[in-house]
Amino acid sequence: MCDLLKEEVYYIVIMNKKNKISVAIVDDKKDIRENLEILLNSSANIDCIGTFPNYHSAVNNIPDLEPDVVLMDINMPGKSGIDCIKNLKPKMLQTQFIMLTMYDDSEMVFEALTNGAAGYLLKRTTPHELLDSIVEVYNGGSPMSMEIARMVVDSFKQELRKNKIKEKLTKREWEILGHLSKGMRYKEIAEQLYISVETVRSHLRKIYEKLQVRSATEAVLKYLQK
Amino acid sequence: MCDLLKEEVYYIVIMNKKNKISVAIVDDKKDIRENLEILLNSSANIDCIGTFPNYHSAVNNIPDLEPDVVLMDINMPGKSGIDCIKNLKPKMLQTQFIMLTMYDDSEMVFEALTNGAAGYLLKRTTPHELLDSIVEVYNGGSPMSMEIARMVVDSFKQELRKNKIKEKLTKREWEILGHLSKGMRYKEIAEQLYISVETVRSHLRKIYEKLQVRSATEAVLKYLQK
DNA sequence: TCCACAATAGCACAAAAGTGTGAATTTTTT
DNA sequence: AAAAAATTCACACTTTTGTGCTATTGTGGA
Repeated sequence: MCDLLKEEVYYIVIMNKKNKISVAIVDDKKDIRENLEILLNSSANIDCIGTFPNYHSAVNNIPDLEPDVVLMDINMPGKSGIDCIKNLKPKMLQTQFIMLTMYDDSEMVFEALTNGAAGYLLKRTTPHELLDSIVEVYNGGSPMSMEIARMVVDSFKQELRKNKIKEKLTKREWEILGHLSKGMRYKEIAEQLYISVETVRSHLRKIYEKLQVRSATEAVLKYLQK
Repeated sequence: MCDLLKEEVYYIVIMNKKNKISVAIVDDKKDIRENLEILLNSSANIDCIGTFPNYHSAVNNIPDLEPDVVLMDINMPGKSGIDCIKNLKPKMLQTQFIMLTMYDDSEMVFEALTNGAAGYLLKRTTPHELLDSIVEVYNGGSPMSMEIARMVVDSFKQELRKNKIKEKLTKREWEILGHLSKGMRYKEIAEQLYISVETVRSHLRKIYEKLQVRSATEAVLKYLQK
């Protein structure tokens, strides 16, 4: 028992030494790098272990550092932060990446997130929130600025809606909607599928009901996702 | 008469000396540069006057050489062939550029062509075709691999079609088609635009005629291109 | 000034689409 | 095997669309 306890205490001491979250910074602007470094090191449980101004220095050095977290600026001249994360994340699956950017450009956000970024903050984030976010991401969370979170949620809802439609419509209904979306008339669809126009109308009635629309045009628009 | 004849002969000799098509090569791979050079010089009417391995050597030297034709590899590390042509073409409007690439990436193709490339060949082009293409481009043609030509033609057709629609439809018609493409009914469009349903129908009639369609769905599909 | 054309609007008729109700048959799920 | 859902079809009725023809008014160019 005594030995066990001793060992446990020793272990905890080691952990405490290592317990600072090691962070690397990638940003092309010198003043931002320096300010971030000062900010991070001002925190008791965060250790900034390296700053890098561009793609090449980042991909060449960060893998060896094995930081817990990387703060990555998106908008860098030449190879962007997106390129960095594409290169780095596959090599360091244990490292969490937080993207920093001035703008909430949706394309960027999704590219970053699908390439393995865990967090996405706008640069107007307060220092305090940034430090919190680092801890959060280290603990498996996904810190995001409100605007970003909203975008992500919206797109998620959109995906859900799309899947729900697919889920709701039967194979045949989906097929008929597909033909309708090529500009075909009921009659033509009927001929194409070797069924009567009445049947097509039956299906369309159900489709409209499920999609909450009242015309072919509206249904087609929903089909072509929007 | 005798003098005139003499002069003419002399002139022709000069022209023959100059008549070889001068070609410069830009490619990062040494073996390709050398093979191309040998190929070009094996032709009686082509003279390879320089080869360059990268962006900097190309932009620094090619303008002074004033070649008739430049063979430009697209896929070079660092600054690409696209960057080269962006830099060079404005300085040498008389020089024709042929892009060489392994892949028929549509974005590349269009960027190259809009930046002044006259020809675009895939690297699987045979030596004979390549020599022909150099002569062709020198004579004002636009040699392209079949796949490339097809892409260009397709996108061209698409542009044409879209412009044609816009060209044909009046402002009001375009507006009404826009509303229709939101899934609105005639009645709703009429209310929205403070006109009678009959007027909307009048416009739609003309629109359908111009777009060669027979239903709202078809018109909307054309409006949403594709 | 005259003409072409855009924008407006109306009437009439036919075709197509949308809606309510019901039902037979097949397939899938439970 | 029973229940549920999907597929098929039908009839009736209303609304919306598609189309042909016509007409008035305003506007910009030949």
